[in-house]
Amino acid sequence: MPKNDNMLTILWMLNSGEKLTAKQISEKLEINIRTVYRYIDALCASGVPIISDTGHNGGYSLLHNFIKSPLLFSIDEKKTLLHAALFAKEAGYPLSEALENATSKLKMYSNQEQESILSHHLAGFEVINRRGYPAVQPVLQELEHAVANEWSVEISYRNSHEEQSPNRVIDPYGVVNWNNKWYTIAFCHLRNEIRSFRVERILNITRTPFSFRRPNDFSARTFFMKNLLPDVVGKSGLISLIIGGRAEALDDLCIHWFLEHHLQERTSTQAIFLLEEESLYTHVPYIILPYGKSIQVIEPQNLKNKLVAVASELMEYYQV
Amino acid sequence: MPKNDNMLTILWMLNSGEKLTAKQISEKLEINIRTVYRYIDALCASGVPIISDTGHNGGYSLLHNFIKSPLLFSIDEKKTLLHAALFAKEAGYPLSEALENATSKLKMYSNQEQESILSHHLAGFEVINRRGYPAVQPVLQELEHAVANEWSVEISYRNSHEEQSPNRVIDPYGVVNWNNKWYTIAFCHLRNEIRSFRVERILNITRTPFSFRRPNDFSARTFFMKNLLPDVVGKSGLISLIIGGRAEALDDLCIHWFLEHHLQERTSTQAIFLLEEESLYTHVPYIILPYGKSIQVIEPQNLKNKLVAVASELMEYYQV
DNA sequence: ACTTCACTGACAGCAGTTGTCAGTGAAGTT
DNA sequence: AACTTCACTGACAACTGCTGTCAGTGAAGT
Repeated sequence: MPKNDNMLTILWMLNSGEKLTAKQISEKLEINIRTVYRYIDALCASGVPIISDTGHNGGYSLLHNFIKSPLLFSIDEKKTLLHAALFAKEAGYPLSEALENATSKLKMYSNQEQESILSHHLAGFEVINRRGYPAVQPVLQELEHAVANEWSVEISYRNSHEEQSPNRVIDPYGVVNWNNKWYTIAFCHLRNEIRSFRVERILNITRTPFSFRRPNDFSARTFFMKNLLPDVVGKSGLISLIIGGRAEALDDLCIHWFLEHHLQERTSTQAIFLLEEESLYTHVPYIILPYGKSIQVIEPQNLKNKLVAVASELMEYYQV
Repeated sequence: MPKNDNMLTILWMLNSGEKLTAKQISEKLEINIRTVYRYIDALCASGVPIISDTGHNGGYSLLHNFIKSPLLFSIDEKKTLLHAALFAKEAGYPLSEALENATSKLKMYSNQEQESILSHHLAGFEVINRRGYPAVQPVLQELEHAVANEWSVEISYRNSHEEQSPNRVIDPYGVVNWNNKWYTIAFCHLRNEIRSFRVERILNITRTPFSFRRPNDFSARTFFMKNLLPDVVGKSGLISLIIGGRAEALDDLCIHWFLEHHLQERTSTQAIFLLEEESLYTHVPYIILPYGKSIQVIEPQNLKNKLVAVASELMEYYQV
């Protein structure tokens, strides 16, 4: 059935309104161009009004672009969508109601057999996350709306210094779920720059009558990641950190959100990272401490010294 | 394409609402009855809800709702499904191909206007997780299959003691994604008990010709959670742990997967947990250490002593 | 004159489809 | 309890139709 699938795909591609050459199609579907011609022929033969233009700027296009045929999902596709819904639900996805509606529709349109297969596949599949902050949902909903409709909102934000800062108007460019925590990336009219806000620290949110335009090329993901983990490639003065220890402890260390990004090499007994000096001596000690004696720092000596200092400070701190 | 034509004809015939036997169809289309069964199968596989009844007055018919109204999603429902797919994708969901197909179908079935609304809603929504173990995907796929079809599989598992233990046959009861890590819950024929396995430690997996029956009332989620966080409610001898400190540090502490489960009370300056003595003195110190001086232990004194001991040990450990 | 692009025919090799046969199991009927 | 009807499965040989390759035509624009 690759044939049928591909023919349908061509239909969809054309249905989007784009004009496509046979070559483009053949490359996208990884089939011979000859085969594309054959498919197009077959589609025409079954009544699809495909227009073909030869010469420069030629290609195929559809006469009137909607094809109405019922939306059909194969069992596998249904299964994956239902599984995906579990992930969203566990992550505290704010629009749980609409999601619930969608999934129940998906489940309805099946016969007994498909249903039993589905339930089999669903029964053994679980997603479990920590509960997180339940109060966050209404704020997230509001934010999601604001992002999609480009409405500015006014929020009161509890920032790190504990002082309740004044209300601020922000233009939310995006909502990000990072490591199971919710953030919003927004242009802040108080500070006049793009910043990221932790959603659970938003104490209050209200719509404003103002709207904004998000820059077309803005990507919340890119901004967030750049902010979190500035690119280190090509930087000089990087120090290599070598950690030894039990394989499982190293495994765990290597998927730490921060260290993972700096991993250079991994053998069964060692992990080598490349880090900037500053973060190496400020953040890393606190990442390493909880692993106790299941890992050891092999290099650099300075980090060992720093660890001794940190441990000794903590000892004092709790001695009182 | 007699095949496609004939399949469509069957759809048409059924869509009239009539009930038809395979024999009737085969005679009308002048094809072998075996081929009819194959076509029906193919239609089911691509999501058409065909109902089949055996015995007298049996035959094929279409799910009633299906004829009346095809599967239609509101724009919100589409949006949530697409958002959900992002979560799955970022979590390293193994059946990414089928998911991709499903989401592209969802995107296709909208007109220009809906499409632009959708793309707006999608542009500002991002899910970002750590990358995790890329090698895990084929194993997960195999496991998911085995779970759904109740096939026993043989695995080689690298367990904590580093020794490569002998291959074992397991009956996978479920696949669990916990805190962005993949586990499988399975009956282990080597140890004769239900256990959980970390998927990235499965070095090799092969199907066996054996199958099993999962107990009907078994829930992978329940087993996993019981295993991870035994119920403490009603237990005696619990000790209360009181932590003070900066609100944001406390927030973070309160969503730690282990402590979250034992949280009793939270004020803006304190968090109170109720814990068993053992875990309080073994696990908790290592959870608290990385917070450094941003939090402090208010009670019990014994934990402070333990922290001093742990810190001093680590100091020594890194002094060499 | 040149490039781009749709389109055709022929053909060998191959993949998918078909019919045939033999048999299982479920739901009614006699 | 035997019988009928009907869906459904697996295996297999024969065969159909599909695919990629090559070589070449014609139309439209630069």
